[in-house]
Amino acid sequence: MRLLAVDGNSILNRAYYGIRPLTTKDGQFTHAIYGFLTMLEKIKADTTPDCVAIAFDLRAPTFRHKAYTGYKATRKGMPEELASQVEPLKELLTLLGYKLVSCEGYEADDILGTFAKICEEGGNECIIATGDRDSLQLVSDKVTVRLASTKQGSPTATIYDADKVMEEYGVEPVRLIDIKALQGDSSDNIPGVSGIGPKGACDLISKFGSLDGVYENIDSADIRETVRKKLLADKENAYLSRMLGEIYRAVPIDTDLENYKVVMIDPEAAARYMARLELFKLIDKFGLHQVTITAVEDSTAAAVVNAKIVDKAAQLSKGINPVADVEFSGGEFVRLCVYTEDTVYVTDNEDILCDYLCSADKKAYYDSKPVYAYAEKKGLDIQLAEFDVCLAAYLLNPSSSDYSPERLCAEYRVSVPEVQGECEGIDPSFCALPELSVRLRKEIAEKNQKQLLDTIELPLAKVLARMESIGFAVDRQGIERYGEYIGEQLRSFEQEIYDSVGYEFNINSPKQLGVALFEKLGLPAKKKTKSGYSTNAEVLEGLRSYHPVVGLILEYRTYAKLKSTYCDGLTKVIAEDGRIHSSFNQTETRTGRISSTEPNLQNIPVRTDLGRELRKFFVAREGCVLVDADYSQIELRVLADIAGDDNMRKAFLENTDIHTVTASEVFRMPVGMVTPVMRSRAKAVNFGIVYGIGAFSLAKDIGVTNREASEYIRNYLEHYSGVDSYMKNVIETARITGYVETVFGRRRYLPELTATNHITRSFGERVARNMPIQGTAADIIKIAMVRVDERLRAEGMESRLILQVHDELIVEAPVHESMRAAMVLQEEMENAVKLSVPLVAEASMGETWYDAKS
DNA sequence: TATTTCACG
DNA sequence: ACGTACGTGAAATAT
Repeated sequence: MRLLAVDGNSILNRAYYGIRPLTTKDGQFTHAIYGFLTMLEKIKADTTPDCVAIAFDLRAPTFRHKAYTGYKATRKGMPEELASQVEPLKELLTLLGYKLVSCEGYEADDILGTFAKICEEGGNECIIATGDRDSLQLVSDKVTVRLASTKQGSPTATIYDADKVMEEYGVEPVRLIDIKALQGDSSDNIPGVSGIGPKGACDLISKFGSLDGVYENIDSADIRETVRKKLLADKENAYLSRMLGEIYRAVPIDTDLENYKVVMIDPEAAARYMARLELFKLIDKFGLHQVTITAVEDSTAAAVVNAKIVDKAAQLSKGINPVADVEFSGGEFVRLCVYTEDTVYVTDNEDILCDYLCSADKKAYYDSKPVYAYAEKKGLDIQLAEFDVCLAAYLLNPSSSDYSPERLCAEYRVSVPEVQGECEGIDPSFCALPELSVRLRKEIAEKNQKQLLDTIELPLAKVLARMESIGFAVDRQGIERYGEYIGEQLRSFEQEIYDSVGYEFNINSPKQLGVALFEKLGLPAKKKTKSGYSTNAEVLEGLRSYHPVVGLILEYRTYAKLKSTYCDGLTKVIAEDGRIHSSFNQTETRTGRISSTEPNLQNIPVRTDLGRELRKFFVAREGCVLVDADYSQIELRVLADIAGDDNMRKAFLENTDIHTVTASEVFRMPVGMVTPVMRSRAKAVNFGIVYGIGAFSLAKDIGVTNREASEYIRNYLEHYSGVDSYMKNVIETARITGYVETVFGRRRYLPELTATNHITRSFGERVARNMPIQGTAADIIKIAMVRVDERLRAEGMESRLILQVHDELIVEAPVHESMRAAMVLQEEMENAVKLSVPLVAEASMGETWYDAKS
């Protein structure tokens, strides 16, 4: 038999500190649980044990050797975020069929020692999994220790058998206790012999065999006089330490290994518990995803749903709380399912679908955007959805990355019914949609997000679908020619770099580049990443003067990016119609912005001349122009409004240049004396404030000392005192309520604010400062988009919205309508909402995106 | 799959 | 003493 004995506390600690924090949506930290189980599975896979025992200290925190005084000062209790994960972890381990072992008055260590002894006596093999080197003393011919450690950021494990211990320490495993007796261990408050460290202790014990051996030969010529003095002075401590350091091996525990076999009795309960902890990845990892997770709370929905194939659209409009899901594959219609409380009505008939979509009844969809896109393609003008499960779920928690019905059921404690009937391939979790929609509507109402959903998100979905379906015309040949030119330059840079470094290597590989720069050429490595040297633009910029190749590499990077991401990337996604149809995702960002994928049209280069050239290939179709309008300083205007800062409001009301005004305050001088450098620094401060600023980062950004940066910020907050109090206030409020919100009630939950880890907490605080600003700006442009789309149609125009880039809207307009389109854009953007400061949008137009941007 | 880098607001 | 600005997505290499 092979027993795996796990030091639960030690592994839990490694898991907690080793992986980034993770919480459920109501703020329960779960990453240590997740990490523990991941590590445990890995260990099991590596060691294939017959049985597993997981030892835990009984109290957390526990203190080693209470008899020895002075422990309090050095052993701190575990942080609350870890402590709160201990009980759930134990519960989950038990549900998974593991046997947990604890014993009053003994530590996990002692329990492991006892298992080691049991195995030795019974002729069984014992593998100890821990992160604590103390356990190495237990190694024998029957016992190995699998020591977990972190090497360069990635977890590794070293297997220690007797030979390995001998090799590393030069003594037999049991003698490690003697070494520790001499060297001591401050973290465990083992005093040892003062003045003797690991090296000295190791030498002495390997020479004399044991602690007794050392003192028996205390007069030996092999011991230097200074060492002898130390040894004699602390002899008592040495023996006390030996006693303290020896792992106790006779803890009263169940010694029958048969009782440690892992048997999961109730997989459903385990899966349910994981779902409650929102650890959905674990459900997959343990192969529990097929396990039906039944209700945790009682629900009114039927436990059985009948699947019915229909032959008339009229039949689809029956039942209680219907939610429709239209399935597509590659844009082609596959199947329509209308889920109701007791029946799901199914059809794969496209005519029935169209009849249904065009009928006048109010409809709730699981995901409405693809339905609008389909309708757009078919030339149908369908009415707005009355409800959308994905959008509602997103508003309730924008931090989630998965809005599948399966996951929503777990999150909102809705039971998944059973499916029966004539139709195959119905996902049971979708049958919970009617009940889910009821829950979500209720929560939306309770959180006062109904208006946000109804007037912004639901209509926006339709606008986005249209934007996707219209697309952005591009000049394919233009991009290709540009790509060829970039490619030529790239090859020439490549050659120059090889010549300069002296050998060929992959310049795209940060690893190989690091070797070339910092080892071959011997440039000073400044920053390091987890896996090696950092070679990002900022580092390289600082190395420019050391070697001409650095500049070449920066150029190479610029060109390589343009070629691969933009030239090659964009040509790949040009559709048959010569246009690029990006996808706009409405449930992706945590702040309420939309995102753009396949391709991302929200990051087309503009900041450099060379990159900006690309925008010349984004064109208006024949007979049209592009009308482009962007908000001026929308985030700062939003800040001025929500912070209620009179000075900042005044600056905007008087339509002054905000960065110049800020500069005059930050640098304490009249507006007329502000230089361009000062203005640009003030601009950085303005940005920094919106991002939740720290002096360090500001200093780095604008290249001034920390001290100067602090002073800028101090002056800033002194003048904009409303901003100062808002920033303090928003964090305080968020700590109490657990979330921040925009002017329109869009929320983001911030469990990070309760963290004791200051890095995590600081992050939460910056987000608390930033999200209401970025989010409100996102709300505003969304409102503008809905209104622009509405008005263009209401006025019978052919102009169409084709792109949004956070504070910028682009309309493709027939030339004869272009002036009107520009007016519509500007008006709707500026009047989207009424704030206590004016919103300003500037429109301009041109044949290409390059020309249309003012 | 994770990491690094870099494009945008 | 920590480690350093908010929000995204894509491509390449490394694991």
